[in-house]
Amino acid sequence: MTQQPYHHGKLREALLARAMESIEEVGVDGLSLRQLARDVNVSHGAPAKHFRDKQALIDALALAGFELMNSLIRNASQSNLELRSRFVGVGKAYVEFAVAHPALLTVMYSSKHHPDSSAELRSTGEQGIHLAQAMIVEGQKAGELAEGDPGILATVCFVSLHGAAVLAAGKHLDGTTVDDIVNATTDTLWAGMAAGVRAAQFTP
Amino acid sequence: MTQQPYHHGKLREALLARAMESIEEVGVDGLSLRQLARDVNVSHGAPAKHFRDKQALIDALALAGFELMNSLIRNASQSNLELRSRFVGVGKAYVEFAVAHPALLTVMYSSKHHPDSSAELRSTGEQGIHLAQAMIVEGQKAGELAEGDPGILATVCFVSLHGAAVLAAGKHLDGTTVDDIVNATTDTLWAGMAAGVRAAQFTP
DNA sequence: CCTACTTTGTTGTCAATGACTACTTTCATT
DNA sequence: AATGAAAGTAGTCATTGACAACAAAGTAGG
Repeated sequence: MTQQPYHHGKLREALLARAMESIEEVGVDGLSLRQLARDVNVSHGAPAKHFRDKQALIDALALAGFELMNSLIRNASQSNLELRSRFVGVGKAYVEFAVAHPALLTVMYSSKHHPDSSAELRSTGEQGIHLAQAMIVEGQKAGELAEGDPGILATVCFVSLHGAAVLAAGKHLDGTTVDDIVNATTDTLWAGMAAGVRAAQFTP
Repeated sequence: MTQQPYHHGKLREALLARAMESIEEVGVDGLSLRQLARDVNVSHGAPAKHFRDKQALIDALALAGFELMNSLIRNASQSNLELRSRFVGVGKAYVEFAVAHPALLTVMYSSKHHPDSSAELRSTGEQGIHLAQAMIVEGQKAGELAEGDPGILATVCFVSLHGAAVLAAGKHLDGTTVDDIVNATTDTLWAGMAAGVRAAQFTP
């Protein structure tokens, strides 16, 4: 037996890595600082030196999730396909990420993060919308999409795909495959943006 | 001081009612069986007679949430307005419910319910899609919407509005008002369904 | 009325957890 | 080497969910 060194050295990283695995097995509620400490062979008080409290660890987890997700959808948006296919591809990347890391997605959008981390979290989370907006502007310039506020349209696309992601991750879409849903959703959105919108306000 | 009767009489109802308030104040994690018991002036072991464990109470809460939500969107769908306005109205009812009861919405779709309650929960939760599907069929018959599998289209609408509901409830849509988002989303979806979809499959 | 039986609620207990404090070991910098 | 900050350890506390043993109240059937 070699003796454990007094200093772990990379405790913060180790805790985050283990937490990212653990969360998909036992859920956020099942996460326990003490259990994480045991998992990495460290005393139960050690995590406090790196994460003020449990929420701080969860916040760090959420940020890591957004960064992973952003890199995935960025890749999808930079393929050589035509615009519309790239649009579908980004949607697919988003939903596939959600299905692969359902608990992480929940944490990312959990909206009970510490005020401090909220700002960084929010700006990182908004990169997806900006990417969608850029694609919509591109489509409008090419005449492929009708005119319309690209900011709102991007939000509509994000909102819709987020719904697909959340429901697919939560296994609430039994009847149809993930692919079918993303195809149908992006098709409908694209058709709607191509046709342009004659707003019919709703006045109760 | 009148003495508390030994039997509360309506403990189950009282616990659920208090939990429904409490959850919006402190979140699901903040819910405590013991605190709920204190709130209704009952011993800390009493809730166990009505809810086997904490999750059982949460399951009951979720079911109540779906029933409330269903009644709201059903009302919206039965107005005297033309079809398209009713469609917008249903979407608005859904999202407004989500904004009014954000924590409850989270619980409803939390996907960690006891297996027993899952069946009833699922069927109650699916009523919204059926309602959307009926409206889409009506629109297709009237020639207002293009042909297309109403089941998939209904799912697309549900998914999209669910995304709006979730994000609005979590205050992740700062830039725009809830009304704007719902209008833009329903407008885009309707336009897409009216124009019909020429599917462009995505092949990576 | 009265005696069994079931439901509901009470009390006490247990292990686990998050947070806190005081202490010790390691490391970097001078 | 000396020293002070950073990282880890050990002990403690209140709270929680779950469970078990018991008491009280309602509900039959005779």
